Amino acid sequence: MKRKKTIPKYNFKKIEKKWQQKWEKELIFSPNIKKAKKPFYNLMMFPYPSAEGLHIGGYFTFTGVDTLGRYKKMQGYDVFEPIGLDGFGIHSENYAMKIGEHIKDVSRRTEKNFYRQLRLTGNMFDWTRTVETYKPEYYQWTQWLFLQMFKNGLAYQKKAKVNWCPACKTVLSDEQVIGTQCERCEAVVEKKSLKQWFFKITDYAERLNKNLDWIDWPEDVKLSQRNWIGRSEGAEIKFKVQIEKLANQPTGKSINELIVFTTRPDTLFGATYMVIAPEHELIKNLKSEIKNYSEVEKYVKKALKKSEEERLNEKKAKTGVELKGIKAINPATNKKIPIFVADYVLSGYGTGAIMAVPAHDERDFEFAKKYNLPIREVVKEEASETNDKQGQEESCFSGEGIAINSDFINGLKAVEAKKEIIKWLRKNKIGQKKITYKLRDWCISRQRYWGPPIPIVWCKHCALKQLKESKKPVKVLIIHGFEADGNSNWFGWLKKELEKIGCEVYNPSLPNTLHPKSEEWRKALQPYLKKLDENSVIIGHSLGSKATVDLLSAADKKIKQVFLVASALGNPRRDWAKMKAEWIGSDVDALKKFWEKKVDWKRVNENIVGKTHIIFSEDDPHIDPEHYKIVKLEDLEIQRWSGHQHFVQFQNEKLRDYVIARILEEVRPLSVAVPEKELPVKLPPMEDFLPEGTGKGPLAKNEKFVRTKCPACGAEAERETDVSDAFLDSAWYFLRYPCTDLKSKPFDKTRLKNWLPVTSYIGGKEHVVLHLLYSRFVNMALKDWNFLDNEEPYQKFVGHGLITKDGAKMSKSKGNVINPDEMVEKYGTDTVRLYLRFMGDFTQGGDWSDSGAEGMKRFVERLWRTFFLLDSVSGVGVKNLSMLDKTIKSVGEDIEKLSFNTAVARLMELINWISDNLENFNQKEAEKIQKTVALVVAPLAPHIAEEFWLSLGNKKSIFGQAWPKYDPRKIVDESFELVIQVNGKVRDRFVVNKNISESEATALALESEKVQNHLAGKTPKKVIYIKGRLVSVVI
RNA sequence: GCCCGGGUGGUGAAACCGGUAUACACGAAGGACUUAAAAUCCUUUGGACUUAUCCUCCGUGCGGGUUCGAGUCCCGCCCCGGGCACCA
Repeated sequence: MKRKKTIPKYNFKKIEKKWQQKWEKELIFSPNIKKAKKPFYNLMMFPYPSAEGLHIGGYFTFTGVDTLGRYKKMQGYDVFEPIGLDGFGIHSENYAMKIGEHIKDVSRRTEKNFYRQLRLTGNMFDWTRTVETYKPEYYQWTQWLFLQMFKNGLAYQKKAKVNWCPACKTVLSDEQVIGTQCERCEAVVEKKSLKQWFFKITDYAERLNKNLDWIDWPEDVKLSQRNWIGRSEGAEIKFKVQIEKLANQPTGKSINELIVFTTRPDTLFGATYMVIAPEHELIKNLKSEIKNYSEVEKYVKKALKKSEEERLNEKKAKTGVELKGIKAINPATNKKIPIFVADYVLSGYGTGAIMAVPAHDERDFEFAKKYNLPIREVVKEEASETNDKQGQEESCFSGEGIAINSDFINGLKAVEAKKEIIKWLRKNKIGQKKITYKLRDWCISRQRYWGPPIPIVWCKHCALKQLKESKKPVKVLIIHGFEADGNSNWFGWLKKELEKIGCEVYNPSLPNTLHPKSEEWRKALQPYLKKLDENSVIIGHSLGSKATVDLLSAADKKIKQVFLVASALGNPRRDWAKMKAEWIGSDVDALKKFWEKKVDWKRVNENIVGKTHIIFSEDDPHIDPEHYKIVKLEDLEIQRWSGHQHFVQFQNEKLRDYVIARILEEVRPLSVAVPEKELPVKLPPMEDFLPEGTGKGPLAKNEKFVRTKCPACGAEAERETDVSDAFLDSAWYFLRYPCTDLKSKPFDKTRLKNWLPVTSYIGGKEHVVLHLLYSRFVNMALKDWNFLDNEEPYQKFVGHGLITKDGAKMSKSKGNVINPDEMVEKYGTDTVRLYLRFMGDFTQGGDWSDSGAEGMKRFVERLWRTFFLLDSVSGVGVKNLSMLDKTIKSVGEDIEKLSFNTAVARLMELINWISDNLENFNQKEAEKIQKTVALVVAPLAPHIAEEFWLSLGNKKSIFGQAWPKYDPRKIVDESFELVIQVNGKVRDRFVVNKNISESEATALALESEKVQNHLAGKTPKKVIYIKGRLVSVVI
């Protein structure tokens, strides 16, 4: 083999491009997913494409992860290092809004740019398996995941308060709220109550918490998760609530009860008052018993209106109002204690009510001081605690101690006291042990455009049917008029039509329809009225409409809607004499009496919950078009039609459609899952994707999208217009990477068995709580449904640090952004990689310094030069090459620990050693050194390593090579420096053989002139010998 | 307020289980090469005392303690970064 004598130029642009293309073309880093024998899933959190493209911080992380991956590859693992883009979501959408472009165009451009930049890292990404969350091929499975949640009862809708930015007119996620302000426009964020989709992550709180005991994650990460889940053990205790005057009597009857949660049941005897949250239902339930209700109501309203900002500012200044007229009974002391409403108690935690123990809780103490409430001490501080009684006036003891003034638990330590109290609570059926969590359900709704549409269709027909099946159908009572019966006109026909959509219809024939009497009809209608409920409908025709009003005028029953068709409600302009002459044989007198009967409109209004519809035809010969004006109904809709005369046809489609439409309007539609095979529900292209601030997402504006057929019944229905949270996209992407080739399912259980849990997961600490928790939850749920085998998704997690510039976070406005493109252009990716590795601890991050990068550039050039200088050595040989063994060992171990900075330092030491000894190496040694250098450099500077490897005459990639072995015997030097200490201070050193015995070492120490000087003739008290290190002489 | 991290030369940082504090760099100073500059190479580089590279003393945020010996362990503080924030 010929060796070049001249040193080639280090042309990083050429070299890096060459190898990057080769790796990708030859699929060197695309492992065989199905057959991998030693899988190593080397995952990094995928980036969400943002404004300026890939950030140097992303570069730092990705290349760090890659260094580990390449090392593992050389150790013989089938390393899978995938990459993708998390480009769906508010973050990306906001950026598009900011620059005034369509998100679709921005995404297309960003994708191209990001992948270009990611290629520049030179990482061993598997480019055959990329994932983009905004592509239908991906998000159809995100929707699939939603459907699984839905099917299993873990997805539900409820009204919830969300962050609302009044300036941007949009819902914000918690992360977009900085303190109390909008991340983008800095307006103060409000709370708005909207219907939202949730995932019941709280069902998994216990397991999510418990598994933290065994998963291999850094303790601080686990701690953050534990804090977020916020498990507390305690007890639930029932307090009776009584009317005050009765409370004085021992037999006071309880009118209600108040359940509290406490972590300190042992302080029950010290509970001297109670506090409930402003939202607590007790306030409304006992409205009539609370004497100062208006004052209470005023406080509650004010508290609920308070913005976050106000609450934060007022945090320490506690306010509240006593609920006068009612008292609670402390079950332990049997004493009556006052109940307060105060906003320092949160409705969302525990039961929204507390027993206040002012003697042993700071907050209760402060409140009690302010409102002069009794403070009863029930815990004795133990002797070890500070006995400083001085501070008693200012604060309280909230630690655990020994129970006092507490009857049967006196003298017990807190742990025991708790147990005893809980036993007692159980025995008396007034309480039990209880565990609560701070964790709330996961709100996955976003009223925005750029996300996967939630695959739900809202169907009212299905809702009606469901009501029928659940024996709660919408009931319709049809009341006919004068000289008719239950089946005349359109009554019988409409009955059947309404039954088709699931209503239960009654069309009774009333007595004496030729001589109608209101009392008689009322009586006949009573049994039907009894069947009706708050969702029911009454349709009255002609005199039947008067009968309807008449019936409700005397009833004590609430119904939903009333339709008065060709309504005969009493018309002062009616010419009865003329009618009597024309209607020979009819009892017009009876009709008149009924017609003109007085109505208690107030009562009728109370009984109709929803709307009243008056429908008449302008050409009706019997009904004056102005007749409705005498009606005093509050929620009235007038339908003035024509061509129907007195509505006596056998069929009337217009009437039917009107009635059905109005019945459906009042029905809460049923959420129907889109069938899996109909996925994806594609996000429709929309020119205007901006949020409007109506509380509904932009998709609601798209009628074509909204209007659809119900997948269950085929009827007209509407699509859900919320899209899902970006956290959902990223909660499962690691399952997709190994399965991107699968078209018919999101992932394959057998295949994933080999790859899960993810071997190494590295990402930002800012995602330590939410993203990791959500993906753990999703993984756990999928395991429960037998889609996966493993319960926890990430075997190992490491959070990386951030890169700053001059100590500050990089931002465009500060003008301190380091652009990776520029750096790569200037130095080449190998140099940038090495510098980023060297600048500091991977988990801590570091501060970018230009001179540091310059220094690394010099090292890389020295490395290059030194390597090729080895081509032409002619020394006699140095014999001892143990430096190679040491470097192999420490570089390998350091990379394994992600301690990259020291790995680079070891590399530098190796190069220093080589140049120091360059004259002395013989050719054989030089070859061995070159080979080792190429191999140990490979994970850190892969392109240079390939080039080295090639120059040594190898045809194949260096990443098919094994990490070199070292000889453990050579790690320890033949000799070492023995340190001699006197009283712990270093006084002398000797280079000695590694096998020196204790007595030899001790003797050497005592003979030392310097030791002798310090001894000054005295005999040492003691001599300590630490093998391989030192001798310490104690005087 | 509470809970985590972290404070080591002029700078980025090393330091295994309590055992030589400052590895490896950056910067700086001096020197070699050069007409000159860049690049490269060599030397020095925690502080004080000192003719001295010897010796001695001081030195890992501050104050104590344990130990033959403490950056490392314990107690009490200060500062910086991050998270949570009335969670009963």
